[in-house]
Amino acid sequence: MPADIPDLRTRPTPGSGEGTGAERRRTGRTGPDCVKCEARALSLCGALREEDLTRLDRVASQAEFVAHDLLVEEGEVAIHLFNVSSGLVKLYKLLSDGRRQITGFLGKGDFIGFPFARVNAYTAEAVTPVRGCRFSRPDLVRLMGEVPGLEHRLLASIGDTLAAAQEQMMLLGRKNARERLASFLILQAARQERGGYVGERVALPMSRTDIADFLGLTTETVSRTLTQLRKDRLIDILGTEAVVLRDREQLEIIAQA
Amino acid sequence: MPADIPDLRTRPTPGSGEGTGAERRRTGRTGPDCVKCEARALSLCGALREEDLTRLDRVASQAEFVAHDLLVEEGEVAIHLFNVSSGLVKLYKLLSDGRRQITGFLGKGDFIGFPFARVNAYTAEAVTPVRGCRFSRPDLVRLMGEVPGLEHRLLASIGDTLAAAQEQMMLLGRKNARERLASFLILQAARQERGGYVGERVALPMSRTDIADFLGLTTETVSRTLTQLRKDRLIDILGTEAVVLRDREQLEIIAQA
DNA sequence: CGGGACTTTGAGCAAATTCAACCATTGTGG
DNA sequence: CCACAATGGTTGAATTTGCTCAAAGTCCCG
Repeated sequence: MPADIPDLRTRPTPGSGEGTGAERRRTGRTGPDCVKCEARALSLCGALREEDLTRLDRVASQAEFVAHDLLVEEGEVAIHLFNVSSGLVKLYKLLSDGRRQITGFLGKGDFIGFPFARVNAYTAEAVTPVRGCRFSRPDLVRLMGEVPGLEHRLLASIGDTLAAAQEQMMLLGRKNARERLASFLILQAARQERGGYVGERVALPMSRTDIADFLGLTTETVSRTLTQLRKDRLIDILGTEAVVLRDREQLEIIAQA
Repeated sequence: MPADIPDLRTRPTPGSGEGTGAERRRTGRTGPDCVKCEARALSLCGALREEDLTRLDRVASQAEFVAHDLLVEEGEVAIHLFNVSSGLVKLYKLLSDGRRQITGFLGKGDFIGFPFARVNAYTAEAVTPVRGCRFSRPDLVRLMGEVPGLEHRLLASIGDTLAAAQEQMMLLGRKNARERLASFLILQAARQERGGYVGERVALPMSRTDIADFLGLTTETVSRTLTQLRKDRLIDILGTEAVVLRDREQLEIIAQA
């Protein structure tokens, strides 16, 4: 089973993007050119007419990030919104003592931010190199008044996010560690397929700590539980950044999906 | 401190509404008359012009429920959507083995359902007697295309719901029992205030089991933790359906809000 | 006054966490 | 070029938090 791992795995050269937490954007003012956007079909812009797309194009700019860059920060005044074109982003909230809850992972086609919220409800951090389409919030809000399909599209997208959040509440409130991991692996596989990848490898570009903070567990429990799933021949573990779902059916039963 | 308890506490006469899980609606086809709706300021309809309100009025009907009635059911095709006028509703999802996660409690002004979802993502059940405004889903979707403010309003409302869901994910994933209860009590107090109630009593019309299923705990832990908060003089417990937050500031610190 | 549902309290248990050590990979500097 | 430090991951032992099971208490009705 050779090179069928999605390019999520590629990490940036370290040292180039490591920092003190300061935001670190490589932003080109190169026009975004929505028309040939790779994520268009999945995105906000998917259903727009050529004419409206051009208007969207005018208020958008291309943005690139390396791992650990922050796209938006919890509690800050929301200036920009993003549409992810490629790469993986994690969203999280923090408690004052440092406990962290990752509320979601976003990939190609997903939307970051909420047009009507003056302040960001979460931090969005690049897990892998990320390319995205950046909008100024006021511009987008104005455009939403003018291009009806836009608001519609956004509403649908937020609806999906809300449904996912409710599913995750079920996981966090009522599932045990094994069920959480099974659910997570299936979720990752589904995301990957939605993004157009095929092949049996499921990429896990995020760290064990990230997985733990998403599932409401500790890294140790994540590690132990993955090992247990491997011993039960439900998965193969390929290094730390990919797995193979050997028995997806059984995993789905465990996940209680 | 006399009668300052919100009417949420009143329970229906038992026997009248107890059932096998079957839906049990008392629905009047009496016109809803949005114009004098008590929940209008908080609701979907809040910002509409008189003219649009009339159009909304035409696709809406008044609905009443007693405790344990189901307004919508998880997995069913979504026919109706609701706007709660009074009373308390719980939303939940079930796992096949009966484990339950309550994803939210809704009160005056809150919206139930999602216009673009063909199938309900959750069950909505009346906790107390509930009055609401009922919309046919296709009607509302059509109207959303015609009355621009409506979609806007709904988007804002879903955004709030999503923010609350993410907050709850933090609670479920990373807070301990004491922190969960403190958060919950403050949340209930805030809901009550938002609904226009004043006074120091916080009504808890839902059962301990409901609270447990909302907080990802068991009834026993809820009970024990409330007792502990009482012993620490942070709350008074008034029967099973109300508490007083004696030291709200401290509770907020515990809740890590 | 009695029955039933719900809540509280108690004791023992189990799942997941904490703390600690070890391992693997990778990049750095001698 | 290789030793070694640093980072992230895995494994183990002890601890803890919250759960399970059991029993008693309370409240609200009739």
